[in-house]
Amino acid sequence: MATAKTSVEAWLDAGLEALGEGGPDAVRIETLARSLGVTKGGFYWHFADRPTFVDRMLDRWEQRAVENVIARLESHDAAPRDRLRELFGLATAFIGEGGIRIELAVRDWARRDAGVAARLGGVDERRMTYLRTLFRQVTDDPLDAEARCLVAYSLYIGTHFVAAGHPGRTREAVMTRALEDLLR
Amino acid sequence: MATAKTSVEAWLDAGLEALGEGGPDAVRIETLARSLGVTKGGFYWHFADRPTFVDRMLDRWEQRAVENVIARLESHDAAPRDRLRELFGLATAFIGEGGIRIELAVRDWARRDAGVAARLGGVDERRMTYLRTLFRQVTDDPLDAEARCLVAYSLYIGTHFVAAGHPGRTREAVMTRALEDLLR
Amino acid sequence: MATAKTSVEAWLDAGLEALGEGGPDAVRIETLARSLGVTKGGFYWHFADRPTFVDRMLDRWEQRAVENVIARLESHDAAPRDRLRELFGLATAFIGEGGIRIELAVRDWARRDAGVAARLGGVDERRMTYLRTLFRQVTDDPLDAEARCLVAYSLYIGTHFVAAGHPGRTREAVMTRALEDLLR
Amino acid sequence: MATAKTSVEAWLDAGLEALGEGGPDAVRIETLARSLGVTKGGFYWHFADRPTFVDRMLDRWEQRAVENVIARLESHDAAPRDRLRELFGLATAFIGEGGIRIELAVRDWARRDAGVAARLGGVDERRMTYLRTLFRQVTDDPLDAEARCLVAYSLYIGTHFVAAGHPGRTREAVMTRALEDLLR
DNA sequence: CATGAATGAGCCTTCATTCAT
DNA sequence: AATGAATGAAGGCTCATTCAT
Repeated sequence: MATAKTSVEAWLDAGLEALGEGGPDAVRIETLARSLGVTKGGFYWHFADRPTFVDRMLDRWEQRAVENVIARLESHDAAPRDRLRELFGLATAFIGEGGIRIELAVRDWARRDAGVAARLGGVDERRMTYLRTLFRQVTDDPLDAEARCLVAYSLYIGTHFVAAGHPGRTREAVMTRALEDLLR
Repeated sequence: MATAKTSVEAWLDAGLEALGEGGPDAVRIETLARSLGVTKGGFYWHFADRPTFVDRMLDRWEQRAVENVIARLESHDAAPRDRLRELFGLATAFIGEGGIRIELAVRDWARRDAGVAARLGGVDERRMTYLRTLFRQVTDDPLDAEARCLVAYSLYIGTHFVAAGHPGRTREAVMTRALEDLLR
Repeated sequence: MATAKTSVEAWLDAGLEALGEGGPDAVRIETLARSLGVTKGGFYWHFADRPTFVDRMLDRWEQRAVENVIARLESHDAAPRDRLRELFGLATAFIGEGGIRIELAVRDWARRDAGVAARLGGVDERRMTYLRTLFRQVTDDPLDAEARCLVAYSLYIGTHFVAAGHPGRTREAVMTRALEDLLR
Repeated sequence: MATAKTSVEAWLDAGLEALGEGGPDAVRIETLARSLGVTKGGFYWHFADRPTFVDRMLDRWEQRAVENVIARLESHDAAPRDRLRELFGLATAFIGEGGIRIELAVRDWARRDAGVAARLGGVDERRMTYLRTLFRQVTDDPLDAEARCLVAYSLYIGTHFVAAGHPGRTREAVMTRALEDLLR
């Protein structure tokens, strides 16, 4: 049905996959080539060099990271609290699909690479702006709204970095409760 | 006054430093040797190989990660809310000193290495247990307590991975407000 | 007015240009293609492979290297000394135009490639024969004539490989004096 | 007898040998390693990278190119013409040993690399200065002396780049005659 | 005639590891 | 306890060459 992915896109997606799997250093041209069933030489037909490739990879990630969710949410009317619930649901689903692996790798990478940090900044700024709009409709106190934004976003990310368990409960159950509190 | 660090410990600390600075792949024997002013050959007198070294490095990290905070807090009496405030303060100070860099690197690493994940699990489990004890004194609802634990911990970690800004406010201010909410 | 260079000739000239600029190893198909504004794939329509191309390139150089000067000189009558003066002038002009760059590259190349050496031999033989005819009219001693030929030719070439300066004088002035001596 | 060449010097000499044999592009680390019976990895223990190596190689060449001849000539008294004859003899001997191959490669290289050109300039300047001193004692006319210097030096170099033969004579015989003329 | 795409050999370089001293 | 020297595997990149279109 869909047109076959062009070679360029196949390389980029393989690169993002490797990034999610093993971090920036795992984005190795030879490895990607093997996973695509081609030889590494062909890489240089599409990309000048590895830095250029990595840049395009991040372009692609950035683009996808923003497009998705917001557009889908705004396609219909809803009360702020319902929209937030829906947003939490979409985020959870995204996580479930494993789609967040790449994002987490990008976030860790951003801590040591200014270029990546700038890109991530763009993405987070846009997402946070949207989140802020919603929470401002839930509380009149702007600082309160901001704090809830930070908690929501921190939970979305932090849950993947917290290794502790919750005796007698699942992480999902605890998360749900924490998110509900944000709609108080 | 302090005893000179033994050579082994110097290697391990250099390794942890490198880990914090550039992630697991930056823990390169040659680089560490240079930073210690010795040649890499000596490395193999102390450690069998890189995996062994990395293991001991994580031993050391694990040990330090638990010892510190809890002991200091329990050394005096305080009301639960005050203790939590103190804990938040200590965590913030730890962050300020840049001490969290290594921990963040370990957390990212744990996402792809089961051995590291197990270690991190131990650390988080102990910290979370302590945190849970405190929050149980603040609220009667066990799920509520658990949710607050997760939020607190997620904020502690997540704040380093969230790249968005807060117009007209500092991250600290927003964090403070979010933490205060946890003591409601 | 001039007929457009055929594609083959364009490739060959680009090759010679690259040879003059960077030596035999600089004759890279991809580079030539870029300089012609086409892709390297087209190269193989015209030439079987690089060795073949290089061969044709040298054919072209050889042909041009002989044709030029002698024909122009012989087109009118002149006394031997005047003809030699004219020859020196033409050579100097050729040098000035930068035309000798390719020839120098060929000469260095000939030191390590027998095929190139053979071609250069042909060119030098023909030029030397002509030079000999002229010097034989200037001196009765055949060895003297031969020696002057060698000096003249060595100056023509050597001046490009001698990196020393001449305090208070230009290379041209010194060359002029040396050439005059040959007409003694 | 002589101390074994250190590894560093062995690499450098192998590099110079390769340079003489095939030009700068033939100075390939893997090739050198093979010719030394070691693996290429060891190269990087001694040299930071290829550019650095090439630089040291040229240092070594430069040093040797100057030291040799002049010192030997000045070690005893002689009339200027005799000294020049001796110099020509030494140069011819040097050529005979094949020692000039490297120098010719350096000269061609200097035409396209400013750094190499600077080094060669130093060498030629020192040699030419010495040659000038000698010729000044043979002729009173400074321009004449300079012209003879240029002819002598051009013959020394040019003879290797001239591919023509001398019917019924050897190149040596013709050279001898040309050099004798310089002592007129 | 030429392009787009890919192959494969070969180069420079890095790095964990080994070993004699 | 450590150095100097080397190995070998692997990774980034270039380039001649091939081939379908």
